[in-house]
Formats: sequence, structure tokens, C-alpha cells
Amino acid sequence: MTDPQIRYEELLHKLRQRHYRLTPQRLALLRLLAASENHPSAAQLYEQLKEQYPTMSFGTVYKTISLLKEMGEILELGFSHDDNRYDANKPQPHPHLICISCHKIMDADLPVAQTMLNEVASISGYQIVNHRLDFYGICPECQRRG
Amino acid sequence: MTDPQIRYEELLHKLRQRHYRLTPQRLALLRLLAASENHPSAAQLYEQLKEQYPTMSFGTVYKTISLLKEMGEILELGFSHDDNRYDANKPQPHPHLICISCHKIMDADLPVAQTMLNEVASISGYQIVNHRLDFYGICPECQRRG
DNA sequence: GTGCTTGCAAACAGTTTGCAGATAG
DNA sequence: CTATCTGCAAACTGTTTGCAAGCAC
Repeated sequence: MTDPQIRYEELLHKLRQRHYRLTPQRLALLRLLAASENHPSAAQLYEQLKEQYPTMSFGTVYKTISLLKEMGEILELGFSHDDNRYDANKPQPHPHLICISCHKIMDADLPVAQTMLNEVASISGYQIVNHRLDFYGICPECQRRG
Repeated sequence: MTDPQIRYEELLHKLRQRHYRLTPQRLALLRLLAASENHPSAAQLYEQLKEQYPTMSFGTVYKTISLLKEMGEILELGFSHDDNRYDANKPQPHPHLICISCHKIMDADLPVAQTMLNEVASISGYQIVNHRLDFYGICPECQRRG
């Protein structure tokens, strides 16, 4: 994972470039996102931010995430049953491992070969712009726990 | 795709085996699912069923889908923004092509190599039980339309 | 007849939106 | 000073649930 400080400053820079206002709440959220490697949910982010900013609201969290999505600086993993999870460190699509027992999400360091994307595009005629690959399973820790 | 009639009878048989009641509403839903190759949503199923059964309700549609999920006879493609889509013809996980313009969903006939699953399992230590692979893009028809 | 199923409506959860007051620039 | 942003609450959407009446077996 990129150095949190570096990524934080990078995000900061991009917000500034677009003349978005650098409010304390936004900065705190950026710092949190830059330092997270566990794909936090909006609720988890909100809970942590509330410690420093007791008036922090879900609206603000969602609006800032929305902004980052628009900028292409955050990857949203949407789920229809569970709540969505976010990764602002690696905004490009990449495969994930999801534990169905403890709900932990981690990166599966398996490059989805560019050749596979090319193959799908040429067979189907689709112009591929995005993809998603998730593996569901039981993580080693949960296997040990039984 | 399997012959709709065959798949319908197969589903029927499995319901009977488990002593689930074969109500007209359920049978109609099974027939519809067995004949669908376009990954219908619950709302689409509901709309079609309402023509024959004007009292049909969302509750019944969802409860029957739920039953089929439990039986492993339907694949649910969950989306956090759009509504979920279903495939009762090929309940095993398989890759999909999703058009971001017309929202059509079709199967991407690209076998996710068993070797890839094995590789992920051995590298991560996860016991993989499921997976999902979606490609988002613009379908040939929508490309033509501009 | 028994108990599963339907249909309706209310509940639910996560996300989005609207607006008045606050504040970054 | 002004336009954007925050915080709160209400609205929204797709799905789930509870329960009385209906019906498969």
C-alpha cells in the first residue's frame, strides 16, 4: 500500500486543483481513507470521524465519498446485502477476497490479465470500461476458529 | 441455454422433493424463470406475473426467490445501486457482461479457469466457496447508437 | 383439517437529498 | 462577502417481515 501521508497529500492536491474547499471534516476523512487498508464502510468512517468531530454526519461522509468517486479517486465495492466498502488507495479495479465469516475484505494480489479483458472485448464486441472480480470464501483465521 | 421446459420440470421436481407446496403463483414464477435468458429483476418478474395473477405481490416473488436461493437453484446478481437480477438457468457463478448504457446483462462465455480459483486459494489460504466476475462496458448496439 | 403460502402493508437499512445556518477562500 | 459545505432530518429504494385469510395436500 502507498504511504498514507503521500496519498493524503495527493488527494489534498487534487481537491485543491478542482477548487473544492478543504474543510476540516474533509481533511479528516481523507486522512482516514489514506490510512485505511481494510476497505472501510461509510458507517465505520463515520464512527471514527465522530470522535474528532462529534457533529459529523452521514451526509457529509457520503457527499465527500461521492466527490471522490466523481474524481475517480476512490473504488466503491457495492453490495446489495451488506453496506458498501471503499478503497481510496487503489482506485483502479482489482480483485478482492471476501471472508463470508468475519466479513473482512482484502486485496487478492492476482492481476486480472489485460489479455482477459482484451479477450472478452473482442469476443463480445463490448467496449469494456470497468470490471469487478470478487472471491468469496473463508479466511485462514476463520478456518482455524472452526 | 437449457430448454425452458426441461428446466421448469427440473425445478418442479426439486420443489416437490422438499415438500414445498406447488401453488399456481410459484409454478408461474418457475415457468417464467426457466424461460428467461435476460437476467430479470424481481420487479420485472412481478410485472409479468401480475398479468396472469393480478393479486400477485412482491412479497411472494421475493419469498419464492429466497426459497430458490436456499436450494441453490438461482444465481442472484446483487447490485447496490440497481436492483438485483436473477438467473435460474445457470445457478453456478459465471462471468457477466453488463452494459452501462442500456443495463442489459448477458453471460460472458469465458470460463473463469479453475486454475485461477486454485491459484487464489493456494496463495491466500482462503477456502473459496464462490466468486463473481462482472465486466462493465458499452454493448455493440449502444456503441452504434452513439 | 393442518399448516404452509399468499397478499397486503408496514418495517427496514443503507444511501441520497433539501435546506438553513456556518464557514473557507 | 459569497458560494460552497455541513449537519440534521426527511425522503427514497429495493428488500424483508408480520400477520390474517386462503388454499395445497
